[in-house]
Amino acid sequence: MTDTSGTAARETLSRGDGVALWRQIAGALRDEIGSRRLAPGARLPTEFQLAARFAVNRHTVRRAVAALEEAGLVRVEQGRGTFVRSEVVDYTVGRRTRFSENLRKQALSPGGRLIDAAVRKASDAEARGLELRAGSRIVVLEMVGLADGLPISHATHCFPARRFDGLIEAYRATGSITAALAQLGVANYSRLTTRVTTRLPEAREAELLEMPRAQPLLVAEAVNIDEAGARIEYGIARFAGGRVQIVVDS
Amino acid sequence: MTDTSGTAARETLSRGDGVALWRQIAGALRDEIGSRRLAPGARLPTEFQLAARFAVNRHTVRRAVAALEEAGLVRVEQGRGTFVRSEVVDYTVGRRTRFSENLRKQALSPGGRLIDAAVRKASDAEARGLELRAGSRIVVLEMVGLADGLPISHATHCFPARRFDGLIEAYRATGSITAALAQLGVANYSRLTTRVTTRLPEAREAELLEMPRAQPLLVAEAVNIDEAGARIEYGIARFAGGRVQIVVDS
DNA sequence: GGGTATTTGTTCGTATGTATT
DNA sequence: TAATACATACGAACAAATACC
Repeated sequence: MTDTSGTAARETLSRGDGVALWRQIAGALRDEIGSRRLAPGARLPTEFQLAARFAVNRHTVRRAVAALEEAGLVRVEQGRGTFVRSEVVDYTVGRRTRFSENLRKQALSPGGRLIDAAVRKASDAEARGLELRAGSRIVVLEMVGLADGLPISHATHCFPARRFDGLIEAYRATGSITAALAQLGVANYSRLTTRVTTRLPEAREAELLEMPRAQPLLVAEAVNIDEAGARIEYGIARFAGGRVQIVVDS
Repeated sequence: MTDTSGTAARETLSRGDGVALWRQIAGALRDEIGSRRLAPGARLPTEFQLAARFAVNRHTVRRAVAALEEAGLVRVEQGRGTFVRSEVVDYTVGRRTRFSENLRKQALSPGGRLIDAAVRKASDAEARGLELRAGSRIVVLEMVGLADGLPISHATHCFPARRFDGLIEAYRATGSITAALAQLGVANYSRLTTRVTTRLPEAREAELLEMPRAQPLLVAEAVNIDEAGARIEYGIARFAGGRVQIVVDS
C-alpha cells in the first residue's frame, strides 16, 4: 500500500450501521478542526488524499467537505484546495470573564461593532436577570463581537438605567464595556452565573453572524455583579455554533 | 375592552419589521417556559386567549404553538389544551458534577439505561482526553440518562482499561458510575474542564433522545480527575437542546 | 348516559408583502 | 416591468376530542 496522503494509516469507517460514510468523514474532519490538529488557515489534504485515507470514493469525500463548508468550517477554492476557515474560538467562562481578554489570550484581534444603544423598558426576562421590577428602565447595548474580522458573537448587554445613566456615552468614548463601567465607578465586577442553551438562529441573527440558518447557536445568558454583590449587568450572548466552544474551567 | 384572557394587557408585537408575528409569539412563550413562569406541566392559555393577548388571529397563535411543539417544548392535546412538556432541566457544571445529584436537586427522578459496555481501543480524541497513547485500551460505557422517564442525555464515558479493568462488572452490580468507581478505589473525583459545543444530531442520537432532528444538541466534553490529579474519565454528553440548559456557577 | 360548553384540528377563502424569475 | 411563487396574516365555519354538570 503506497501512502500518498501523508497520514499514517487508513482509518476504518463503520459501514452499514445507519450512519452515512460522508457523515463519519465529516465528523472526523470536524474533530480535527475542533482539536486544532487542523489549524485555522491550514489546507486540508486533497480530495484524492482523503479518499485514499478513508478508503472511499472521491465523491464521498466531496459530500463530507460540502457539509463542512455549509457549516462554515472550511472554505473551498477551485484549483487551490480546501482551507480551514474559522478557528474554533474558545470562550472561557469563569468568575472574571471579559470578551476581549478571552480572545487576546488566543492571539486573535478582538473587535466589536455597536449595533444599537438605547434606554428602554426591561422585558420580563431582563428585569428578572437584574432583579428589577418588571418594566424598569434599562440601558441596552447590542453588539457584534469580532475575532480576526469574522463575527463571533451577537450580544445584548443590559444595565439598570437608574445606576448607569451615562453608560452609552462612556462606551462611545472608551469603546469598551469594562472601561465604560470603570468610568461610572465600577472598578471591578465578576460573573455570578452563566446559563448555556442552544437553538437555531432567527433570520436576523444568522445574518449578523454571517452563518447558515441550519447551524445552531450557542446561547449564553450571564449575570454580572459588582464587588458589593449588586447585579449590574444581564447579558445574552449568541455564538455561531460551529465557530465557538464554551470552555468551563472548574 | 373586555378582558376574557385573564392576562393584564395586550402585548405589543412589532409588525412589519421582517420578523414574523408567529416567531415573536413563539419567542415570548419560549421565554416564559425557559424562565418557568410557565412551569412544566402547566397549561398554556387557550389559543383564543393567546390570540386576544397578542391581538392576532388564532391561526397565527397556532403557527407559534406548532413551532414550540416541533421544538419539543409543549405537548398539544385536542380538547384539553396545550401543556408545557419537559422541564428545562438545569445541568449544573462545577468541580463536583454528578448526574444523579444534579437531577435529584430538581425533584426529578433520575435514571439511566446502559446501551453499551465494552473494552476497545481509544480514538484519537478519547486518547487525548485521557492523556493516553493513541490506540490504548479503554473501558467505554454508553448510556442514556433519563429524567422522569424522558431521555435527557446520551453520554459516552471512557476510562483507561489498564486501571479500571472490572468497571463494567462494578457498574452492573451498583448501577452507578460513582459507586462503581468507589468499588475500584476511587473514593472521590472532580471535574477538570468542560467544553460545550452545539450541533445538529445524527439520526441515531435523535432517536435515542426522542427528539426531532431539526433541534440542536448541546454537547459537553468533560475530563474527570482523581484526588492525585490523574485523569480517570473522559466523557461526552449530548443533551437534547430544548430540554436542557447547562448552568455554570462561578 | 346525555347534553352542553370548551378546546384543539381542519378546511375553505381572501389579502398582502417579499423574493425570484 | 410583469409574472410567479412563497410565506404571512386574517376571517369564518365546522369537526373531533374532552370536561363538566
